[in-house]
This record gives sequence, structure tokens and C-alpha cells, in this order.
Amino acid sequence: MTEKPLVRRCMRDQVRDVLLERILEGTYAPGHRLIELELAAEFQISQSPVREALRELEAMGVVESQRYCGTRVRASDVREMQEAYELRAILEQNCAQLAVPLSAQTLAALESDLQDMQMSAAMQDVMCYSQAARSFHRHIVVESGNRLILQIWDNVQVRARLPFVAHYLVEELREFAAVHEPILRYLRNGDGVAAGDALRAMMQGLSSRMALLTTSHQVDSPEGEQAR
Amino acid sequence: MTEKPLVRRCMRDQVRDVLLERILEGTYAPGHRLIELELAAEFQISQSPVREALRELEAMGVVESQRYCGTRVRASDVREMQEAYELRAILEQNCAQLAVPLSAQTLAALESDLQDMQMSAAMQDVMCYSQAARSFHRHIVVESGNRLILQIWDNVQVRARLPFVAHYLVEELREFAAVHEPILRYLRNGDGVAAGDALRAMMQGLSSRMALLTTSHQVDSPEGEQAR
DNA sequence: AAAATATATATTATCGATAATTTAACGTCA
DNA sequence: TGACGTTAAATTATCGATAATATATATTTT
Repeated sequence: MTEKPLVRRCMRDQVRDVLLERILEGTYAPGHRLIELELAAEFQISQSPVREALRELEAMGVVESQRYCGTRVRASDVREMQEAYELRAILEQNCAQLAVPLSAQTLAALESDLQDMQMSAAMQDVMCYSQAARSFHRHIVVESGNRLILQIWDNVQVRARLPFVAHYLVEELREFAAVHEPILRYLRNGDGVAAGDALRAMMQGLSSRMALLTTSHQVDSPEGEQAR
Repeated sequence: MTEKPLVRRCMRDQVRDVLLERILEGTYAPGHRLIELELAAEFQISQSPVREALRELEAMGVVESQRYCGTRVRASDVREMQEAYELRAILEQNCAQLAVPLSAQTLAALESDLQDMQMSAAMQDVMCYSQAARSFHRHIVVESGNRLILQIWDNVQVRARLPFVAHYLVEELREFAAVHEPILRYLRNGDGVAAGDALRAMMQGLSSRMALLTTSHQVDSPEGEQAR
């Protein structure tokens, strides 16, 4: 397993980034155990930096660990994803209101993101769609001017697992992209309330969809590596 | 400096809690340096658990550290506090809506908190007031049923530095306590929207007050211990 | 055979020491 | 004097090893 040489920048940060990447990309499935000394051996470093990286990931909510029992990738259950979308609904509704009026520059960026969404929706490119959608929504949060909310949103975003969700909605990506059109229109007209309401409705719709996954699909069930 | 014996429960957690307490109580003023080996010596443990505790506090946003340069208590600037109250306004407004109708038990708890607030307001006991107010608002967030929001709220709560804010508002604690009366009444009547609106107004009022502190007071200026 | 107990193993939590790095203090030279 | 380099001191980052603990496995007891 060859990996980048891990030089310059403290080991801890590098390990964190590598592990986070692996988790988000799915290399480490939910439930996968992360053993400190094993990882230390792989990276050819000692236990300490690995340990600290894991603690950081734990604070971020992507792994969880129990005293003396090890650390494993969190299986984001349906309930949590639902809650994440419910929270996003609230945050983004308000951010839209705070963000208007938007600069021409920001509007252009949103326009560009929307085009990317429509393009990738047509090609059913889930990863690409997720990225564009994330960018679209994030711009609105940024423009709210509240850095704390942005920080929180970024955190919640990780838990919302959009790439995962988009995968289940691959047939409907076009429709989801289309929903963003009126939102952009409202924003362009400076109607933050309408844009906010539309954003909220969209997110709450997704939240409801999450609930349906509970029964139809088994979400994030660890396949290869199980709890013992 | 005698302290609790720090036994049972991993050292890291105990250290974290002690340090957090000291920071929130003001024993460690903003800007205060936290030196790993110094703390390790005080607690009679090694550097590692102290270090991990500091990393955790950093993730919580109460301290900040630079590579090889040490860790110090964050000076929560006015802007951040303002943003925190703006966010609380949004979260609590929505939580009130989600929380109704409340159980008799919860209403009783809110009633009790309100009494504590009025009592401590009368005695100008800032710490006591802060605690009661925190409990009051937290109950509402808990009853929203959204655990993720609760998690976020707890985090934001730390940044809002209520004890600090309350100190500046000590003369007005009575009035602030009184504002909670109609909120409780709305909640008792099951009017989540009205309660939410009132909560939001209160929080936004505080947010505005924070802005005023910018000019009139020098907030959180490290007195004893300075940056070098 | 089932329950309870002891042993073994795997892994984390902590330790004490060293390496790496930053900042401050000092001295040198133009 | 002041810019510049150099050493010294302070502190973090990392290391390698040990202690503590949980889980799994084997053993005994009833």
C-alpha cells in the first residue's frame, strides 16, 4: 500500500487528512476498525500522532471510540442524516435571508454551480453533482457573513453524506438540480425570504426521503468488517 | 494548588474537564498560556494526556494553538460572540417550534429554572443566573428531539460565554429573567411559534448588545498574562 | 452442558526520554 | 547604532516502552 511520503507538516495533521480521505471515499467502510499501532506501522511513525489524529476525527464526528475498546468508522444512521438535513433546512433558510443582496460575483458563482449540477445530473455523475451542489449551498452560507454558522454548516455537511444520498437519488438528480433554478432566481431578485423558504422546503424534503430509506434500504451497513 | 485526586476515568478526560472549568470560570484568562509539561507536573501525570486534553479543547474552540508555539486560551472576540447569539437565535426559535407540545415534566423543569433565574437575578449572582438560564434554554433544545442540533447548541453555548456576558449585564438580570416569563407561558399554551419568536428576539437583542461592547468596553483583554 | 472463573491476547492509555522547532538573548560586524 | 547571524532556552512533537483494560479463549466447577 504505497502512500505519499508524509513530509513537512506535523505527522498528526497528515495522518488525519489521509484517514479522513479514506473514510469519505469509502476505502474504510462504516464499522471499520482503526487500530493505532497498525496505522502507525503503515505510516512508519509512532503511535502518538496516529492517536491524536484519531481523537481529532472523533471530535469531527467521523469516527467513534470507546475506552480501551478501539476506534471505528461511524456508521451514520438514518436518524442522524435526517437530523442533519433538518438542521441544514434551518440554517440555509436563514442564511439566504442574511445573504441578500448578493454580489454579481457570487451570483455568477451560483450560476456556474447550477450549470455544473445540471451537467452532471444529465450524465448521472454522482460525485460531480454532489460537489457542485455542495458548492452552491455553501456559497449561500458564506454570504450570510456569519463565520460561525459556516463552521457549523461545514461540520453538518460531513454528516449529511451527500455523495451517499445522491447515489440513492441518482435517477432524480435532474429534478433536484431543477429545484435550484427558482432559488437562484429569488436570490438574484434579492428575495431572501422566498429563497430561504425554497431552500428549507428542499432540505426538509430530503429529510423525509431519509426516513423512507430506513425501511427500504439498509443504510451504511458495514459489509466487509463487522463489529465483533 | 490542591485539586481533586483525578482518579477513575481516563486522565485525558479529567484534565479536559478541569481545564475547561478553569477557563470558563475565568481562572485562566483569555490569552493565558497552557504549557503541557507545566500542567502535567501540576496533575502529576505525563505530557500525553494533557496534550490530548488540549487538542480536545482546541477542537471545542476554547483554546488555540500554533505548531511548536504553544496553546493559549482563546480571546473570544466580540464578533464571534455576536455570531454565536445570532446562531442561537435561529436554533432556539426553531427548537421551540419543534418542541411543542411539552410534557408536564419539562414544563415543571422550565418553571424551576425560571425561578432560579429570578432568585439569582435578585441576588445578582451571575454564575448562578448563567447556569439557570443555560438550563432553561437547553431544555427547549433537548425537547426539539434533534440530537444533532443539541450537540451543535452545546458547542455554540460555550462560545457565547454567557457568564462573561451576564457579568456586563448584572444590573439588568432581573429584566432578562422577566423576558423568559412570556416564553414559558407560550410554551405552556403550546404556541411554539410565539415562543420561538420571543426567543429569537431575545437572542438578537443580546447579539446587538454584543456589538455595543466593541466600543464601550475592551472585551476579554488579557490582563495578567499577555501575548508576547 | 451451563455457568463461572481464570488465563491469554489484543489494544488502548500513559509514561519518560529525545528530537525538532520556535522564540528570545547575545554577540559580531558594517 | 542597527542589521544580521549564532547560541541558548523553552516548549512542542514524536518516539519507544510499559501499564492498564477489555475481549476472547481455555479451564474448572456444579
